[in-house]
Amino acid sequence: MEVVAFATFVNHPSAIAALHALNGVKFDPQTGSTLHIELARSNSRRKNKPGPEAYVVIDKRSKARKDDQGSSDEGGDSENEEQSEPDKNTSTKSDDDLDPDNTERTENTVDGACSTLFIANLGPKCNEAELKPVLSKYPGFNSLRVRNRGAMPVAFADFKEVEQATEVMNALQGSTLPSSDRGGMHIEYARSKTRRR
DNA sequence: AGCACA
Repeated sequence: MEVVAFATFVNHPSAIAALHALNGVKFDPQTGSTLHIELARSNSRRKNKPGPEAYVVIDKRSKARKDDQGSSDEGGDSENEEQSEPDKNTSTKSDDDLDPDNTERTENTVDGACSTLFIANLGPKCNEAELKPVLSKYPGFNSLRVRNRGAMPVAFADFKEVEQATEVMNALQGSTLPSSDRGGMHIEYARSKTRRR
């Protein structure tokens, strides 16, 4: 089954950067599925975004490419289209809108993304020796630190670029290790004090 | 849900 997603970024350059970074990435090692990314047509002309935050809409309908362009409704699929427009406050300025011309804020403004990953839901006996070979296979790998204080271990994996961290997160999200006993590992971007204005 | 080292 295929899934189609629409991702909106703060500005156009950010979307281009994400496109180049993630296009063709093998996100499911099991099946070898790769990401196919292109610019959405309806957005290519937009110059201004309603909100400062990025958002993603996932359309769970399968991408049935069997010449059914005429049929407007797929039977049995109780999916409604909730496309775009998270907020209709085009005229209402949010109080934290302190940077109107933020066209150069292309950096890591996308939802707290950073080059360090926080890895949780590891097995009790998981350690650096087990994790490092897995993570170091991926490009841009910098360092790994496993913290085992008390309950379950958590790990921090740092990569050179945010895009590389993102690829690893997508590739390994939910995957299990030999030591896993509580299901697949849970990976997020690491929190840092210097994020979120 | 669980976020450390510099």
